[in-house]
Amino acid sequence: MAQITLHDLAKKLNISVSTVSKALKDYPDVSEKTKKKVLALADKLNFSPNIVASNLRTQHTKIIGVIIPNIVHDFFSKVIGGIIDEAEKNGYIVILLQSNENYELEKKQLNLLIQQQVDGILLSLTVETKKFKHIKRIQQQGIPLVMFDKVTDSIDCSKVVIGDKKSAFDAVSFLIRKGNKRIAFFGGSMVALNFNQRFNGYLEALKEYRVPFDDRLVYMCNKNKEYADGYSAAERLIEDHGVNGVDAVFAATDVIAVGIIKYFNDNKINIPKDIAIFGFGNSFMSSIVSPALSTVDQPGYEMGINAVDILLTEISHKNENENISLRNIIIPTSLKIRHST
Amino acid sequence: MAQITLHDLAKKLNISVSTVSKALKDYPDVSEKTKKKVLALADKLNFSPNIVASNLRTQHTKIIGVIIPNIVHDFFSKVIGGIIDEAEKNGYIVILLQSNENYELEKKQLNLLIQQQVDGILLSLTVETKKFKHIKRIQQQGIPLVMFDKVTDSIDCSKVVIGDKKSAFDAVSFLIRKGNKRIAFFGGSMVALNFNQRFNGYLEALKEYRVPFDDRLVYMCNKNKEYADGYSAAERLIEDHGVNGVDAVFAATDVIAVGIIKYFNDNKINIPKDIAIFGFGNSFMSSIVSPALSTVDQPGYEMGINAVDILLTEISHKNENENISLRNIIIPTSLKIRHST
DNA sequence: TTGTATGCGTTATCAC
DNA sequence: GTGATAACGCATACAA
Repeated sequence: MAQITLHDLAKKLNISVSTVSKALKDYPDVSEKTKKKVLALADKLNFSPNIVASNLRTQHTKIIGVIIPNIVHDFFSKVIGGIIDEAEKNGYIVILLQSNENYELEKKQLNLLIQQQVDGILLSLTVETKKFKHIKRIQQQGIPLVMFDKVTDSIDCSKVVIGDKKSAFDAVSFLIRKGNKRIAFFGGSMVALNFNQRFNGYLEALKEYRVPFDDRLVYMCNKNKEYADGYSAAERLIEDHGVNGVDAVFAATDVIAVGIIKYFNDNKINIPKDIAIFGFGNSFMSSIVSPALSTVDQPGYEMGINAVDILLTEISHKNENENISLRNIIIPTSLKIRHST
Repeated sequence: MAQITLHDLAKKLNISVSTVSKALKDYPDVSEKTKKKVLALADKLNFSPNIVASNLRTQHTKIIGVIIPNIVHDFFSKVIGGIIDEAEKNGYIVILLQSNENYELEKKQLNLLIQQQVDGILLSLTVETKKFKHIKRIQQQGIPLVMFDKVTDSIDCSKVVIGDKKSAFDAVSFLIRKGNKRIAFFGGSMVALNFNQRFNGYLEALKEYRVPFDDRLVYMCNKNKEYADGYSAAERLIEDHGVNGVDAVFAATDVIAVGIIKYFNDNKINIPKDIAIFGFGNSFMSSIVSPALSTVDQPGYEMGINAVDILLTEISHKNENENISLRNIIIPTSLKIRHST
């Protein structure tokens, strides 16, 4: 019932607690005989060391704290999958918190992680986050921090992101080379860094190929109901320009793109003959809509793995008192060309 | 840099550690004046209590451990969302582990959670799990345990599931009342309890409406590549029976259903006129495929909330030494009727 | 090779 | 209203 402790084992074997401890940790300076004795009894009694006590003593927890805006999100759930697998592979476990895109919650949760004495933190910012004092505090405490996906220039730490700008550049370049000139951009809230970057990539591709930029081809879709917004923005697009006034749409997320597809299908606008559509994310749905969506593949699982790897090296460097060099990883993306372009 | 401790505060204020501790916890037997003094200094120095030490002392961690087969799954990610939100609302945090459908990992992870001294465990079984000694061990340790979604009769604990059987019964009944007689069942691996239940619901609906059961209308789709399997099973279905030999398909998951839709669309089989399709899950994609999929709405977020609530009451009952009464919650589902039926 | 003693930072009991 | 002191279970420097 009650947990077995080192003390219990020691008493039963008539040896000292420290010998038991050492035997269990396979220290060289304890005889094979006692080692066997201890191991056997521990096994028999189903002994589980109390990690909390160990943590207090050793001053590290082998826990990494992760804060993300939202778990119910194709991309983020992949990232989390990568994080958890990679952490476990290296003997770490993960405390997962979701900020629900709420700045105050993010702040509170960061404090929580400090209190929990996590060995390191993986953070993806809220859209709302504009102040960074709470994050600087993490760094003042000397807790290794790696930001991923939703990052900011205001904080000096390792970061892992996907190449939003280059990906968008590649996608729009592809559209242009296919002969499209009037290419609309459907973005989400401009606050989020990702969308800014994707928009910049769009602009740069236009510039590269000397396609004039027309700001009336830029449409905004609110986050959190991107699908419906994609749909209604597509409606506005056609109202504003007519089917002939647009060649293609580059959407900043797959969900927006799927909303557009839905509107076009409903209104007998042929994809890609009348208007081509390019998405972003390569989420599962992009392969099953019809026509199947050309999109940017965003390797979430790999992002998770990379973030953990960087964090773990920073943690070990900190433990060795070596100084750490910040890293800025850009996970390469690729274009998945399907039938919508 | 180094963490501030109670000791530090006490020294700076020239009072004892215990008074500081009490002041911080707003004990009644400490004067307002010292309380204020302590709080002010704690605030100024950004004091964060070391929860690990507190945990060791109080013998509880306010952590709940969660093991699921796979996070990258529409339904599970919703459940996790509910779990994390509800846990946090009650002052608990969540350690999340994924077993990747691997029995050995599940075993290892359960032990890990014991060592971490979690206050309670939420578990959803691997498909592989056929032995339950590792789970019984949790109970012997007196750790409250609630199973969700993938549960087993072999363990006596609280459970929260959705009504797989009744949902399937309702869906198939709906199809029959619409005039369909030749209704195929597309299931996943029969090992998983869910599919068994869904198949039973299918059978029972047939019986209820005196529709003869034809085992040649039952097709199996392997898990993990349900989409492709749905597609190829649909192909076999048509080969075996022709379009006229089938009225409708009830698929055990949305992904399978979407695979079927894809095959039918590719082969100009009209949905629902030629063959109707009913899915299971109400995942996001079910609303965006075309035709939009009729499906069973499976409230994952609510399942997460319920599981946490039950677990927390068991934890508090355990702490109060009251005896706990096991609960068996069946989260009600509802039919989402769209255009595929 | 084994044992003794001490401390990690907090909480809680019991004096004062 | 305040403080000294002893745990919680483990790890480790040092002594034996």
